[in-house]
Amino acid sequence: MTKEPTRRASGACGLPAIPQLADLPPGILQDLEAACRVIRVEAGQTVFHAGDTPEFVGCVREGCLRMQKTLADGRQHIVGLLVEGDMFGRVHEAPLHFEIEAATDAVVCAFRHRAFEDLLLRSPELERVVILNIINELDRARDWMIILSNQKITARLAGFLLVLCTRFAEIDHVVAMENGQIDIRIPINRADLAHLLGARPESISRGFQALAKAGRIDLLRPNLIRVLDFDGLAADAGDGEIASRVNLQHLISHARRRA
Amino acid sequence: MTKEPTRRASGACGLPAIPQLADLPPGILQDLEAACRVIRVEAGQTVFHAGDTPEFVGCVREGCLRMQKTLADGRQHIVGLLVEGDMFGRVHEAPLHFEIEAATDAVVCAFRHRAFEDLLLRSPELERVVILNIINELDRARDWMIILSNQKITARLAGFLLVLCTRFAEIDHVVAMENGQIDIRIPINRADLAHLLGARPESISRGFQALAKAGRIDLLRPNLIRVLDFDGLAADAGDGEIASRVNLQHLISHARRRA
DNA sequence: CGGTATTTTGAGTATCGTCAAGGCCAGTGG
DNA sequence: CCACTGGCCTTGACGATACTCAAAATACCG
Repeated sequence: MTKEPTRRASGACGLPAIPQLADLPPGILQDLEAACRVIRVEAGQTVFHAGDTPEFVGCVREGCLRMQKTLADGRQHIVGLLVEGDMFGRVHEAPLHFEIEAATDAVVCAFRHRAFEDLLLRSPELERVVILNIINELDRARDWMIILSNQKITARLAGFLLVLCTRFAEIDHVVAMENGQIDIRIPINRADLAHLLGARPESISRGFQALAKAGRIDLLRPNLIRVLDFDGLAADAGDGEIASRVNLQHLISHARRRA
Repeated sequence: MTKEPTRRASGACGLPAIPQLADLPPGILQDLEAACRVIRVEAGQTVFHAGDTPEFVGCVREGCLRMQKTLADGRQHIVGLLVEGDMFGRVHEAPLHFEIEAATDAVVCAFRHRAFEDLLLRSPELERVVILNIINELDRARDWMIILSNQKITARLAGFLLVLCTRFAEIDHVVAMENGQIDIRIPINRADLAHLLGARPESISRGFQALAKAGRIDLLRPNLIRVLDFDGLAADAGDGEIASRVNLQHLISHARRRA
């Protein structure tokens, strides 16, 4: 069920590099690192099955995981993406409602459930991080709902791109800066994107073409998109809030630092 | 911004009747009741505006509130419903991302933010209740996502009805038993339902008619629906999990107790 | 360079949104 | 008690949009 983990020296897991965890007390961070196993998963591998009670708490270090639900008729729906810094594996013992699969090759920090719970009891700071993580996911889920409520594919795509910019701006290799333009590397393929946005791959493709024809984006490659008209994209998405949450300057500074 | 509250004797707020809170230590419960104001809101009234940092933590006692987002073009999307026992008003100080409005006449328990935070620090049990509430909401948001991902209106409606049965089974006047049949009283009107399911009221109406013609349901009144074919409804919804989560026996026992 | 998977395009059909009109119900006032 | 009014729900006709199926083009990988 779970990929046989590739163990490494715990010192190598680099937890302090994760922004959310950086501010924890040194002692707690040390114990966290001690309880951490590094697991490498290949794209397509399942980390947790639906209905499992996960035997560890995970924290994504690299790559992208998808939370998905397999319907009775075999179709799959993605309910969220997990990227660097996101935690998963129900902290408060309960069976998972979704599978967790690697969307790309990924590196995950795994904390044994028991050890993590102990740490949680000892550190209100860690507990706070966990709660903020859950609240964060709740907000994201609601963002997806708003996006999904949009009937036009182009609007959903525009919303998706904006969310990528806001949520994933700080994640390497997702948003980059090129000649003063913003490039987005979409971390999942068309089929997954279709599942995420409640559409078919063909419609996704047509939606991208429509956005390109409208001058909003430039399709450099299927998974590499250059944003030409940010405001236009925000207008297409229809939602003022998501758009306003995109701090363009902030975005650019991040991208530039990386360039 | 916030409705002028109707104050009552704190002893009348009846918090112990809320299942989630019933197991709290008596002392905490007492302090909670002491910090509680009872607020009555009429259908359509706004409890919190988007962007507000709510000045109290709320707990629904009666009725139904909707969490909604108003888009740039004036359209509204509902991202969730709050019913008896649900808590709202961000506990961890942060501006709200959506408005909270009364969908029906409602009664809300309001706890001053400061007092609630103090209690939270004193009672890990209360904190646990709050966390479980958030996790619960996350699950619900994901359920909505799955439902919204469905392209056919009838499927979304079927999913909605099933969620109503699972999530709201214990809420008075939502699910009832009549002559061995299950009746669902939909707590919101067509327009709100349309906003919730990402459709137009006309499409909702047509969807209900289609379900009725297929023999799944009987439309007793616009907001009162008799379920004739539970399994068929589950098949329409397309999602195995939501369907399986409906424990029909459990549902019936609840309904019968009330009858 | 070839083979495979992914993505894109095209044509036809089903579904939903839009606009407009009609029906139902409740509350109001004669 | 009944007619009237307003809000909500439903129905109908038409246009827009996305889905289905099939095929071609492109990207990816060895």
